[in-house]
Amino acid sequence: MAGIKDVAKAAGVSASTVSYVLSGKRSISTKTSDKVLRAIDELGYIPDASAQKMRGKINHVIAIAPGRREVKHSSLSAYFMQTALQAKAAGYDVLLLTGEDAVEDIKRVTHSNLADGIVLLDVEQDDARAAMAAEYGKPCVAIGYPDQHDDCACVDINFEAMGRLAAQKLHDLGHKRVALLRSVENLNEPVSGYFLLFRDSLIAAADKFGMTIMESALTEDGSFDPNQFVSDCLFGDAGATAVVSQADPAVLNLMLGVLRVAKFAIPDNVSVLSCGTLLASQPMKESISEMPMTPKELCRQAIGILVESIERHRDIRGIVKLFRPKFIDRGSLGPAPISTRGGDAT
Amino acid sequence: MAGIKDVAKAAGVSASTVSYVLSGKRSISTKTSDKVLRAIDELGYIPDASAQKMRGKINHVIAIAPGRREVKHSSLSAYFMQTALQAKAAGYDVLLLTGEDAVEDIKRVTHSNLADGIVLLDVEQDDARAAMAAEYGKPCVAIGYPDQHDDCACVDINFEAMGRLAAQKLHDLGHKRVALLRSVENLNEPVSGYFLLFRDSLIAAADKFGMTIMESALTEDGSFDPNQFVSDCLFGDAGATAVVSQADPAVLNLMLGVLRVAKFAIPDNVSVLSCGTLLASQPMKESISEMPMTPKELCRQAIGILVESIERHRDIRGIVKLFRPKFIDRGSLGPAPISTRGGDAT
DNA sequence: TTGTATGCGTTATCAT
DNA sequence: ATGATAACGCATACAA
Repeated sequence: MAGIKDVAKAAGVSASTVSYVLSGKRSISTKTSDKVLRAIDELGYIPDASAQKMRGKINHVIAIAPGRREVKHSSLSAYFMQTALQAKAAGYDVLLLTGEDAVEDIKRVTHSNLADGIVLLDVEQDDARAAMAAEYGKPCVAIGYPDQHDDCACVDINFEAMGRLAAQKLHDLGHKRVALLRSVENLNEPVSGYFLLFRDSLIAAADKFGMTIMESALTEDGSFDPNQFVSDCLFGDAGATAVVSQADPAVLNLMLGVLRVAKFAIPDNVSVLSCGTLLASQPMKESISEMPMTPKELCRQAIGILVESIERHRDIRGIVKLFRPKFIDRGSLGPAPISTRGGDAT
Repeated sequence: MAGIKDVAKAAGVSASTVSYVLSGKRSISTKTSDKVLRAIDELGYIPDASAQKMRGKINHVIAIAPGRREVKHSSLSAYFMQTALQAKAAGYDVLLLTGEDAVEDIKRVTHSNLADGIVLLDVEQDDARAAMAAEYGKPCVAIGYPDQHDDCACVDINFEAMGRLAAQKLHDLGHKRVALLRSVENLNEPVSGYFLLFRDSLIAAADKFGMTIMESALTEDGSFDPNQFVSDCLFGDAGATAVVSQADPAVLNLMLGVLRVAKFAIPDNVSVLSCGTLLASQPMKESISEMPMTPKELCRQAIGILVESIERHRDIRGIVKLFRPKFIDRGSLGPAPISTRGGDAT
């Protein structure tokens, strides 16, 4: 654990000279600089982070607060890793907050100056962490779009636009009846906001186009039955000609299996569009066009904003960045079948 | 950002009194203590972590270095979350290291005194991070069992014992021919050590018992074909009567599907034992007995050792804790079928 | 029981 | 171009 004084002694200079060699804030003779750098290298000197912070420097540490659910299920999303990677790319280390009381955790690491800024993940509409952002004393950015966001910045996909866009696309292709597929969990769990945002916007836009949105009920035990969904929403003359899926890829896959067995061809008999998902990471039974999550872009943006605030002291409170939804065409969207429906109603 | 002086002023006492109230290292009159605590509460005072560390305190920060593969795939294992949770439970925050050069990352956070200790995850046999542990200047514990471990502690399951135990169990049940199922990835990827350890030990023990271990070749493109495996290893009079799986649960599941189609009943026609897996977290086609990974226990132990070293300055270098493998009976092991094999060789 | 002074390792200010 | 020194916020030895 060599300190700056050890380096100074080894190089035969004063401590301040060593500091200046490192910071480059004043001119140093090449000779001296060489000596010092050599000593630093030999001793493996790395400045003490705490002492530096005492002198007003930042720690280059960003705290990440994932949602409780993710922590419990040990299934940290792509958002988590992307945030970490982007932070690292910006020269910051990542402090992972996993405590029961997230707000308390955040206050602790910000007030103690351990972290220079905070990223909120898995943000819900009614999010206590975002609501308390004023008390952190450090810049805070939410990946998500909570109702109370006056004191933090928000970065998210524009799910409202995504809903409109989905309706628009299907309408343009002549679809009149669309089935909406959702996972179980989304109904039981505290609403993640964007699920509802998307759904409401989809329904509203569909309404304007004169399109019908159909949803299948869950089985009584709250689980999802793909057979039920298909027979409820797709069969018969009043059956949907397109499926918009907001469901977990595994669930979507189940339904695709049922569709295949029932001899529905995609996109000839039925169009399928997956929204708010990341199908690229999973093997799907059919390639499905989607409007995906974009963790990398969102996290890059979030970290960018945060670092801007940390390093240039820019006030980012209240900033809201909503990304325009992306569309990836994988060929599962086609024009609505004219009259006779496909499928085998046995 | 109230400091200790602000609190002192608000409470009408000196700074040291505030400090002592917090540390409890000398007796304070109830009256004074009350005043101070109230002021602390009102101002939301939290001591500056850096200043504390300057005075020789620790930071209560543990750095976690996951393997590169996990970082690349944006997926963090159960070990990661368990380490984080156990650390938190021990009163430590977790610093996530995701840099390209893990050793450099670790040196940076230890030498700068940002982290008080390190946990290595996804440790390979030939692990640079473990080999360089002497240079960290802070205690280091590996979850895994690298070859070079003189300067760090190691916590792992005893995979050698697991291999012996697996052989023993099957031998006790009268099995003479055992098929070993492995995932593709394990063959191509830099060896994680325990895969080989288990396999070698299984084979050695089987040898001693006069048991035959059969492995199926991969298809030429390096992928796994469950049909191939089943027809290679299970059919015919010389077919295996038991399967030991070291494969990913998804792969195991595929093979279970093939077994079912081929009318192999478990455990009547064939016994199945999964090793080094965490089947509980995935839905399996059949319930399979296993000798599982035990992330929680391992991580608890690892954090325990690390904290012991950090707080009581115990030298933990070279410590190796190997856990005895657990066996979870889910009914997929039975006695070897006497003569006529099950299965439908069409 | 409480207050004052010192030092942790570093950087910025002042001096040379 | 370089060196000496004060200050950052806190915990502790020392004084009272």
